[in-house]
Amino acid sequence: MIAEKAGVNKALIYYYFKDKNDIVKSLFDTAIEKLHKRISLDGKIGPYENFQDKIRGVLDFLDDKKKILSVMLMESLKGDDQNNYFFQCAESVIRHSTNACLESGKDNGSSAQEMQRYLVHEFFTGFIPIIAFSVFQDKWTDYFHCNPDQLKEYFIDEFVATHLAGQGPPGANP
Amino acid sequence: MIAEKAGVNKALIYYYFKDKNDIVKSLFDTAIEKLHKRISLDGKIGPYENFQDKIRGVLDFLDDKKKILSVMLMESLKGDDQNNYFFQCAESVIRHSTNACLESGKDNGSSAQEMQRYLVHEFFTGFIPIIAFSVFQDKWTDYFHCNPDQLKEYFIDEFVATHLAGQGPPGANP
Amino acid sequence: MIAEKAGVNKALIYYYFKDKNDIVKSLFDTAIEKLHKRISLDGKIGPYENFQDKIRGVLDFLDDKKKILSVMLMESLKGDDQNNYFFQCAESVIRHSTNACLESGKDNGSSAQEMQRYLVHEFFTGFIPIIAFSVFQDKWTDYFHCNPDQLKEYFIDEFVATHLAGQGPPGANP
Amino acid sequence: MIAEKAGVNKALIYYYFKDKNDIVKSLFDTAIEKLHKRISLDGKIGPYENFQDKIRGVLDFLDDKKKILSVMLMESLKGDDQNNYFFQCAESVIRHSTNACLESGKDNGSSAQEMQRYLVHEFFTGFIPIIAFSVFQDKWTDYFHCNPDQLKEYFIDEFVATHLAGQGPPGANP
DNA sequence: TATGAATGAGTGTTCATTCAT
DNA sequence: GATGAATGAACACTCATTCAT
Repeated sequence: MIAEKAGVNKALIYYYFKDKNDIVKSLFDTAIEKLHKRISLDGKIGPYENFQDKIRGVLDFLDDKKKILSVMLMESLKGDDQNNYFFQCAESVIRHSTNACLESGKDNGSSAQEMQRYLVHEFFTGFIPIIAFSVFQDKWTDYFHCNPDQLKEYFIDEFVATHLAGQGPPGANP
Repeated sequence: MIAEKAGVNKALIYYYFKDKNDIVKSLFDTAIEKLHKRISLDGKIGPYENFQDKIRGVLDFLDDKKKILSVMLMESLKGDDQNNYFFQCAESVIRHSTNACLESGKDNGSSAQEMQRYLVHEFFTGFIPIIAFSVFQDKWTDYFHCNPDQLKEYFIDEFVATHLAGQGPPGANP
Repeated sequence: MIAEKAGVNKALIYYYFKDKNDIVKSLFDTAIEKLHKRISLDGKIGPYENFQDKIRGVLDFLDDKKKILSVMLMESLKGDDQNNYFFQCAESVIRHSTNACLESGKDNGSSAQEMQRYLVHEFFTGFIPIIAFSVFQDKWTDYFHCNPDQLKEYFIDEFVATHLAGQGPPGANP
Repeated sequence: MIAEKAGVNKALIYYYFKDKNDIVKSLFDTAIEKLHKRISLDGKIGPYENFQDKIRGVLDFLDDKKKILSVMLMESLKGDDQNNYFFQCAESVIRHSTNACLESGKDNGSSAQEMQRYLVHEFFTGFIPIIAFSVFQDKWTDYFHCNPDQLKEYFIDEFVATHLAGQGPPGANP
């Protein structure tokens, strides 16, 4: 498909990429890079009036990335790969958005333990639900025959209500 | 692979199953059935001292189901299937555990809208994080080189703190 | 299919028949036997008012045998079998109908050459067109979108006009 | 088998052909194309001294096509196909040879009914016996232990005697 | 006789990759 | 850089047959 879309011979792909995995990796790299750009930009344009609007923005941004996110998720679930791009992505997004949020890259005295707990919080109750919504929203409206816009509003409400109830970044607010 | 592991001829598989899809379906059915049994049992032995213990129990129960859950998740992500087993599973688990929780199957006067909102809540901030933890815990400890037991405690803390902050089942609280 | 229709286990078939070929053979034998019965009967009830009616009768008789005739034809075309049932069938039908026609089984002084020539005539301009009509009539009406009854009349006309123009049985008419 | 005979990898076949059906189609197309070329050529070199010689020529030409003709016949007998190549072949051969025979492609005022009757005649008492002879001659000499050349002469005699006795092309004879 | 379970040997097809030029 | 041709290894599945009881 890639060769066809690029209008070149299939064999030529092996001139630029080592193998299929290498293509996927490069796709992932591009996607992660875009996320980073968006996050640093996010730090500059914020603070948002409210958290709802911020999440809405993130969701809109992710909407045309849901395909590659699905693939990333599946690749990481297969588990036969050494370099877990999904985790790499999650980690860098969490660290970047935290920094952007705290507006400082400097060490803020948090312990490794606090950091771990924070990562667990952000990954399982923040990153994962957001990604899940992105990749599942279409299937959800199909399965439950419901309105996409209302689904999004419900999700944002519930996400904000739950996620913000958890702990903030280490060393942020006393 | 299945035939090989079972030490039988490949063709024998087609004596017991119609086709590949039939195998997958039967695997899913078995898994879902186990979940249901566990949930009804859960209703009987409850109420727990605290929610933490309940989640710990669920996590332990899911631990040897993580493989099939991964497959279910991936199949649903591929999206070329008509019958989304992952959603079926999620829906039935949520409905069953809600009934078990409310200790009544009778109509409690909740509107379809309230139910949708509740489903969204339970799916994206309850079911999804739990499943994600089950299928990702090993990869997490590998990736972040951390202690599995501590990871589980962190997760349970954060899960309870966030998930319970959201809305309860429709018609539950007066 | 046979086992299913007979309401027995597939393996039981191998108790009564050596192999698949043996089943087919027995099917052929039954079909050929039916043809013979019909031919001797034919000898008794004839002579027909005209040849047209006789052919019409043969065609009607063959109509529910077209499936097995197709199979016989195909088996003989495959050619990897030693005992060509299609030829056996053709030969016995031709010899029987000749005898029935001449009303005698006795040697009528015809040479082997005359017999060969007669067999060639009967097979290629008699037996083959008749069989071809039986197995192809449905496909023909499908393909040319024409009326089955008219097709049959056209065929009978043309068959009689051509076939009877050829030579008769050896030693029949001087 | 094809890959093996060609001394190449099985997968290579799928580089040149879409699927199994595509292979068969291309085989049929090639055969039909050859028939057409031969027919138009036939129109140019005729008229023959006598019809016997013409049939002899056709039979010689078909001799190395008997394998593909068998397959075409069998495929059409199986009947699970939508595009009946055997009928397509027969129709185009009959129409072409009729045109070549009449030396004009122009409308000669024949009705659809006359055409149908002519097609029936040509197919069942012309095309079919000729094809049958091609595909069965070897099996016949095997079965009846007779001389191939004499068989051919017998067939030609009987074919000409019978087939020409039927009706000519519509609009041919005034 | 009769059956459930099992099997070897295919068939048609795809996939990721490589080779020779 | 770029291509057409080629390949090994698998996959999903069927078929005719056999085994053990």
